[in-house]
Amino acid sequence: MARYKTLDPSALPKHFDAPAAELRWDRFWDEHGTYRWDPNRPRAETFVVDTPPPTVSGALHIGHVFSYTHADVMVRQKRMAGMNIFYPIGWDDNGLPTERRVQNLFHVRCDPQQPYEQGLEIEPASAKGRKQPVRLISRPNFIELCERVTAEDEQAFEGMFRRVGLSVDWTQTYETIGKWPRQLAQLSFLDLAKKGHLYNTDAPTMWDVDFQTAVAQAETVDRMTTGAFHHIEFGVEDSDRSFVIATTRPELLPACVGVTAHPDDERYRDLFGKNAVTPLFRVPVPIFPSELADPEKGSGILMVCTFGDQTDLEWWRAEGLVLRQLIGRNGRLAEVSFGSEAFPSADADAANRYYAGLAGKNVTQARAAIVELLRDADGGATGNRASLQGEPEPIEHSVKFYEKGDRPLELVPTRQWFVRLLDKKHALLSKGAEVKWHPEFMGIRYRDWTDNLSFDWCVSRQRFFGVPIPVWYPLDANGEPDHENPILPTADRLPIDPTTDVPSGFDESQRGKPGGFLGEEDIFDTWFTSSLTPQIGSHWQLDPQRHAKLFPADVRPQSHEIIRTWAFYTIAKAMLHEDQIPWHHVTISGWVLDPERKKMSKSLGNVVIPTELLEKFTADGVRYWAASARLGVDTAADEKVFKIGKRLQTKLFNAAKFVLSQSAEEAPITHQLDLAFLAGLKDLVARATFCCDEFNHAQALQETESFFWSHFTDTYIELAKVRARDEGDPSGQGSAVATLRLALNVLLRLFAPVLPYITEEVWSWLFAQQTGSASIHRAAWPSEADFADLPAPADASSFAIAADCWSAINKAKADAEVSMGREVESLTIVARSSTLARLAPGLSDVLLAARCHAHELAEDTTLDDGAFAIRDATFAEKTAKA
RNA sequence: GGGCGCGUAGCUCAGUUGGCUAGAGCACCUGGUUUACACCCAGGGGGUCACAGGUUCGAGUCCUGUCGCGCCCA
Repeated sequence: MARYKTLDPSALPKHFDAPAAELRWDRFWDEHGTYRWDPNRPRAETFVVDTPPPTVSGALHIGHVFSYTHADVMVRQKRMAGMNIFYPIGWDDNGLPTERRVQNLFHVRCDPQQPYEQGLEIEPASAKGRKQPVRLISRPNFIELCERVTAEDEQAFEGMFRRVGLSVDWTQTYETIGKWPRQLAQLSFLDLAKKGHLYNTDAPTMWDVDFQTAVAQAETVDRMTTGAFHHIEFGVEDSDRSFVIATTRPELLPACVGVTAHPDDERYRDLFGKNAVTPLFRVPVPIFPSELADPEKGSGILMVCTFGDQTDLEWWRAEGLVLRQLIGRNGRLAEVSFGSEAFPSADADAANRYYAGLAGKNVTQARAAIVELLRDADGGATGNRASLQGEPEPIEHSVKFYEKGDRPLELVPTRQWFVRLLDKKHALLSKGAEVKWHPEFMGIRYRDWTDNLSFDWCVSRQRFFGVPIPVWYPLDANGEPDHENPILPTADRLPIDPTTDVPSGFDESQRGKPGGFLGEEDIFDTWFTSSLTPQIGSHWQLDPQRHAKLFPADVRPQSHEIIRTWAFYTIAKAMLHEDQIPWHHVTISGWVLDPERKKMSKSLGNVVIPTELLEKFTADGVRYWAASARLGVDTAADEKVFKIGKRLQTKLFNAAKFVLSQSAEEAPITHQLDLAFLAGLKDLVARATFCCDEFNHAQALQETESFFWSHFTDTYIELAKVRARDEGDPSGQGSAVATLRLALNVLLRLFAPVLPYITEEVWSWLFAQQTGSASIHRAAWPSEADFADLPAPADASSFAIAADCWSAINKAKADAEVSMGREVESLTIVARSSTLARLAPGLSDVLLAARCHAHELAEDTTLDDGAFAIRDATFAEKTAKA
């Protein structure tokens, strides 16, 4: 029999140096390809993760650490369970956040009219520089700056993710603006076009006047906003009658195209079918009934404009009203001429005079100006009376904004590309139901969103840093583009940029010329590319074999605020392209709240910076916090929890040092206390594995932690400690040391997904060599196999009984206010005889742990089964310590 | 207005399909340096499980209603 190889504890540092270990192991994992995907193993052994590509221009946020750690814990467990992990990561760099950052950082704006300046170097603007007028630069120069900024931002993100210990395969990274994702996005466009899911049309679209781009329904938010009801008197054509409408948007009065009230509203019934006359501009507009008009709201009668809100759009469509577009793309009131066909007026001169003061103003300015005009008695709709009735009445109402925008969205008719989705709600719902959502109720969010979808997906954006929409339009003899017959590139040419590339059959000289072509200038909605992350990973259309191995993915981890965007669009794309679901499972992480349980936001100034936490509590400590939160549950970034993680790391370090420094002749595990303890550990393994299979990693952690602390370190180690050092009892000693090692080995592996650093560190001391598995993260997840050679204990409860008995002695010591280490001269252990019988296998260890020299056993049938009492304890004098 | 989630110890949270006296950590109190660990150990106090009904032999758990908080969508 050989002796166990042991560790010299004095060779180890007193404390675990986490920062050094983090650097060391990161390098080790990188060099050893520990997290590399093996393309040669079959699909059945592969576990594919579709990770969120974070917006790199955003700030590093504790929310990233939180949800990415959830994913990583899951992945690490699956890897240990034998799966070949495909775990890529991407950076979402295109889109508005980057553009905005570049604009602010360099104090520039993109102006496509500007010529490209070769080798243009721009430094970040100083405070002084910011006071200068903004510098206009060409589109290619602007994009160069975007690329420069994102390259830096990606470094920061990668650094943080590595620091957190994500077991990402860093050879499988991509950028959503990179060549092959760009190629895939354009391939996606061609495929959708071929299948008839795309169209472009000139129609009222939600428009952000600051960013000057169209936005999709999914990117809008309702914000409670202070407004005011303005009561404005309208006249009725060929009549003395008048009525008062209430509106929050008086500046749109010149764009009024109709008036409506509820069909049952007695007050206005007689007006239906007649024309109203607007004040100031004297425009005749039809009065029609509509169920959508709320008699309770305002005066019950209201004006319909081009376009005040979504309902105006509905009325415009349903009633076939005329279009009087006033708000331009820049958010200012356009020049219009009353008395023209589009803007008729009973008094065009007066109308134009009034409007002259409004043209060119933005919405806020125009509103103030028109309120003043409405106070003018001359402009009144009826006789000599100001049409504004009373003062505007302040109200709070919800207004649609672009989620990143500062001013309300306007509905502006523009030509946009759409993906047809409204006709596919049913199919989208059934695809969503095929996916398993964790927690389950998050699937309801998807269902509700899909149910309530009211626009097709607008995928074109009038921006610069993004994937170009790969189309050209033929120009007719007059140089007018034919939008109905766009020219598409062939797939083999992708990726292309239609503003610089030329459609086949044309040459560059024909760009913009009659009979020539025009390149589309718009780019895609970022989600158009991001919705392809499973296909980006699998190289859809580029590598069919790889695609077959990696698509659909197994799991999509994400947070719940992007169910309606990322999850929804990804499901839509997988369905439209291949009639598939993109992944089998979705796991949804909750919000990270501040320590006061408030939502974090920049404006509240309560954002927690992850790097500081990583410094303070180590990666394992931060991961512990994230991993202890169940999926879907909003979780406070509470220092108390980070501390527990750090403490657990320290405890593991110390316990491992002790266990691995115990020496003995190798021997089988035969002692009943050891077998009974290990039976409990075997149970734990089964429960933890079950939890992981159910995506409940938080519970697996909790059970493991609780077992580790209370059963292993506080109890088993203490009970077995003396025997483990008893050279006079080789089989008992060997059994104890073997048990300590087996338990540590198993517990380390159970903790490894959550605490990758400390477990790897400890593993490297002896187990790596002993097992032949260089990294714990490539070692097998614990299972029954770890206990296969062990006989069953005669009584599995004997460990708990021994622990209870020891506890009773400890209580006697605590009551006597002596230390736990105090020697006991003698005591009497009292219990039922059946309890005493069950104590027998562990009694000697209990007495040794309690430092008890002499004892008696006594029966007491009044005690409960399993209960102990300690009587007649006499303690030795406190020995002076040398 | 509709949907979803939550409400358990001072704080942060567990609590499977209903089943012993409702748990953990932190905080608090008492005691203890014991050659793995004071980032530790032992012991202790602390709960009308939001409220009101109901089903059941039995409800923190299931049903109905009410109140409060949060989120999503109108």
